[in-house]
Amino acid sequence: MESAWERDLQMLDYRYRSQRAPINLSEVIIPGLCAGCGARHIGLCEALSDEDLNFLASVSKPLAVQKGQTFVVEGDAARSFFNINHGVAKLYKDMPDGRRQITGFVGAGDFVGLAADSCYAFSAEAIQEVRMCRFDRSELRNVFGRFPAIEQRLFDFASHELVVAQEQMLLLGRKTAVERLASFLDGWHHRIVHTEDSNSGHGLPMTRADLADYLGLTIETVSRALSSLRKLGVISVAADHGVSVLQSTRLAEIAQAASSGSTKIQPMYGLRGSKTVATA
Amino acid sequence: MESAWERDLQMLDYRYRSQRAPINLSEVIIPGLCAGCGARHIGLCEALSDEDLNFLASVSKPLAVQKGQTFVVEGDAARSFFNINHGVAKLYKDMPDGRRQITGFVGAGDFVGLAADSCYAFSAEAIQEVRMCRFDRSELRNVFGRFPAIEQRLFDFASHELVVAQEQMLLLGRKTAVERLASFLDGWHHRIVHTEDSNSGHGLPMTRADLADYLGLTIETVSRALSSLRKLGVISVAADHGVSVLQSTRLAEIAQAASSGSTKIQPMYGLRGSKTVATA
DNA sequence: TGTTCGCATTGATTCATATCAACTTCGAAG
DNA sequence: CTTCGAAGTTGATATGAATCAATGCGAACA
Repeated sequence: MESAWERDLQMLDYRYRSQRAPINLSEVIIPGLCAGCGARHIGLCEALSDEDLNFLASVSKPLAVQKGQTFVVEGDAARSFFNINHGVAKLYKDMPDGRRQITGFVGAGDFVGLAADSCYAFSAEAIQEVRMCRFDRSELRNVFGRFPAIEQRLFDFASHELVVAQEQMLLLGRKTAVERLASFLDGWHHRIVHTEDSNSGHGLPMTRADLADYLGLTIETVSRALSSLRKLGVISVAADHGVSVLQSTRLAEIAQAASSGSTKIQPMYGLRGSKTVATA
Repeated sequence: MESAWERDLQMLDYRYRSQRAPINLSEVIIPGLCAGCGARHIGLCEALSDEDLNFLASVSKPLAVQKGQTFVVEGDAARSFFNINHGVAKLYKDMPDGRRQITGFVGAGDFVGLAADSCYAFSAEAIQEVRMCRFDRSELRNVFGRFPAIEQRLFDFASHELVVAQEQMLLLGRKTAVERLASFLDGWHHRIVHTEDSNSGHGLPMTRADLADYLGLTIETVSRALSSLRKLGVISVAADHGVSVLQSTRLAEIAQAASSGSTKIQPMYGLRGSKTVATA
């Protein structure tokens, strides 16, 4: 399924050698690459015709990074956008003393690079092998002018990113450890179901440390929260630490702190914050 | 300075009466309103010529809401965008049990309504009298096609919103109470200095409860953090609870947990999270 | 001019999560 | 097969911030 991408890379290599000229691999233009791309029918590219895609491919360059490799560094000049085709990466911010906050995980179909003024406001590291298309920021204005569909798509994506970001602020500012984990698992479950074939027992690609840095917790608390949800029968944790959702509805209820009658696991302690009286 | 806006409102009223027809005030088109707008040279409108502004005004409607009034409700169909001309509003999300997270404060020049898919992902309430221009979401596509400058402006604004959102995630997930407050005061100080004349001792428009809901704390902790910063000599708190920044550099250092030699107030306890080793 | 009430501050105590520590599992290297 | 280290789980203890509680203060108002 994704071997098409690899074939194209090999084709690139072939072109490079056959031309016998000092061409930078990353500078080679590859019309037609999109046709076999695994992300052809998701994300940004879904909105485009084959014809438009050819143009888009002409201003983008393929890029592959290995697991553990950092491909965006916070503070660097923001020259590129990235459109992920395969694999998962984490976006994060570090403090001088080592504290880290992961602001999101991105996968196939996701667009990376919006959160930047002149410099990137985040770093990005692959947690699996990641393949993507890189665009030049300066080129994007031209693309917008030529293809309103792309512009609209990107605008909608940015809007959705803001929705997700606000949801995460609520999580980090007001939810308990178990609620945070339930929220993440609920969201990831949906993402997986919508993206891949919904086979059960998908192992999470990120470590407990990544989860902790994403949820504003420690690895120990993440582990304990997983145990709590397991003991409630909402999830199961495999021997290889993979997580399966057993009761997705219950999981969502815990995530939203929405009690549904019988077994409520509402915070048995008082509410935090300014004790705003619920209107609903 | 802003009386021009009020004059225009009165003019509106005059037109309404003089026409003696059942015209909905909010539906009246007001060409030329922008000329005297206090936000003419900031935010979205800064990028436009007077001519373009006239067109923009023709597809927008003025709107004023009183302090305490909610003008966007989370979950409602997202039909409008708002461009704030005057006053401050808070954007927030509530949980069923009353917990609240304020995701941002918006003021003159800010654009409201990006964080929405088909429905608003947040609620908005004025914490001062707020005056703004309302745009129809459906109209905006037309505006984009006609004025690329607006489109670019809005795209940049969305990008910046994402930068701010990620910064807030770091704050909520990893910073201590004092660091959170210092971060907020540092940011607000800059915003005020850049927006209005930088007179000292500006009272914050939001209550301690708002601050708590913004910083993921309780009002008591906010109050204690303010006292801590006051005792350090970094800020002063007036009798009317207004806050003045005395040492902006020091404030920024505390906000970023960047120790600058002598007096460090680093967390005397160990670091939280996954103990990622600092690379810098 | 006293009452009330919203807002803020400060102290005492509790609690959810961090920290410290012990142990298990598993895969890679030797 | 043994060693080693990365990743994860679980228990005991510490602590930053939440909760509970008391007080102060200024504005609205009778």
